[in-house]
Amino acid sequence: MAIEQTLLGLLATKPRHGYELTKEFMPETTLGDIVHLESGMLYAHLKKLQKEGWVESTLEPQESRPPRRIFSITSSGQAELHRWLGEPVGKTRDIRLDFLLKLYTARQHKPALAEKLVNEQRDVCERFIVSLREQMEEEDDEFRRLVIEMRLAQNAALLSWLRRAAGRLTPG
Amino acid sequence: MAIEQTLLGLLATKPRHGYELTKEFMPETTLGDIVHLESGMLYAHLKKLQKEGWVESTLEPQESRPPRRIFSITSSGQAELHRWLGEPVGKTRDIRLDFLLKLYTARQHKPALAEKLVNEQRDVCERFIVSLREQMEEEDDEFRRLVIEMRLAQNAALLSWLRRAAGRLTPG
DNA sequence: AGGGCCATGTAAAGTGTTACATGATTCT
DNA sequence: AGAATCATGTAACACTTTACATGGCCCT
Repeated sequence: MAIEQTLLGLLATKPRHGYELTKEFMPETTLGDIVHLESGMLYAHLKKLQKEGWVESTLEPQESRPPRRIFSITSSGQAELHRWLGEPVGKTRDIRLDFLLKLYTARQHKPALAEKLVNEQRDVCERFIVSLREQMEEEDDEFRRLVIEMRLAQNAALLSWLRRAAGRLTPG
Repeated sequence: MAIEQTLLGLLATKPRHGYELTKEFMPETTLGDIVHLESGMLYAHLKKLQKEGWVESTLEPQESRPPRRIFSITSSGQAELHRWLGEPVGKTRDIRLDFLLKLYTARQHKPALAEKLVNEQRDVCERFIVSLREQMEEEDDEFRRLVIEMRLAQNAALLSWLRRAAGRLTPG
């Protein structure tokens, strides 16, 4: 699940508690406009990250407030984060969520990684277009041609977007 | 779930048993290339359709074969099918699966309905593009502009596909 | 004898969605 | 006084995916 690696990416910058992380996913924020995340689910994800050994947590007591549970990334979590950031997504439908989350995370962390990611995704997209064109040549049925045409149209649009995006990934 | 209405659409032509329906979703078939459906899930869907009152079933004994359970659509199932076929999908990401299944089903049943569906989906798409352009004008952040540009690119591609598809929906 | 077809399902595990539960504090 | 913020979670339900379970027939 891409949301979990995105959380790892946020924790890689500095340790935080759950409530602080919910703010990154509120409406009108960059992440919040890409993916909707209820606070209940956030805590569930953090629990799972801990179970995987990718984060660890300590309780921080406060005066006149409930204690905070501060999460920090482990070295195994760092490894997982870099594995995730290093590979493009396989399926076109994952571009909308997974790829954008990868790109956001990579860009915050290391813009060069974001650019590498865009280039690799562009290669995946190009290869898929080639295979769609081959399918198209062998296809006679009109409805099946329409389906392939739709995929071609979507992937061509994504490809030209990826090309335009490549040079525009240096944060603020 | 769109698969269930697609099953209703198949049963609207004539009653069938589960195993017969699995063949419609095998690899290399039109439906099978749009959505992957394990036979286990198919039986689960049929059970759910019956629970909803959209289909009913009778057992048909056979000599030297396990009995077949024949499913047929009810009038309430017909109503549900037409409701589903009558409305375009709301979200762009649902075009790949839900909309294609609607289109396939509508086209088998009544090509004029398929054409109406394409036209309504085109309107939805056009309105969404207008709203994306408005968002784009108010946006300064470079990454958020990239996200909006991606959505614009995808929806523009879909729109032109929908326009091309409109006249090509009469089955073989 | 072995593989594939006919024909039905269940079971387990994971994922996601929605809503609720708690309770003090600070702002208007 | 009431609303929003701080801060944590649980519980119930729905849905998906994957694998397994059963067992005879037909063809080579």
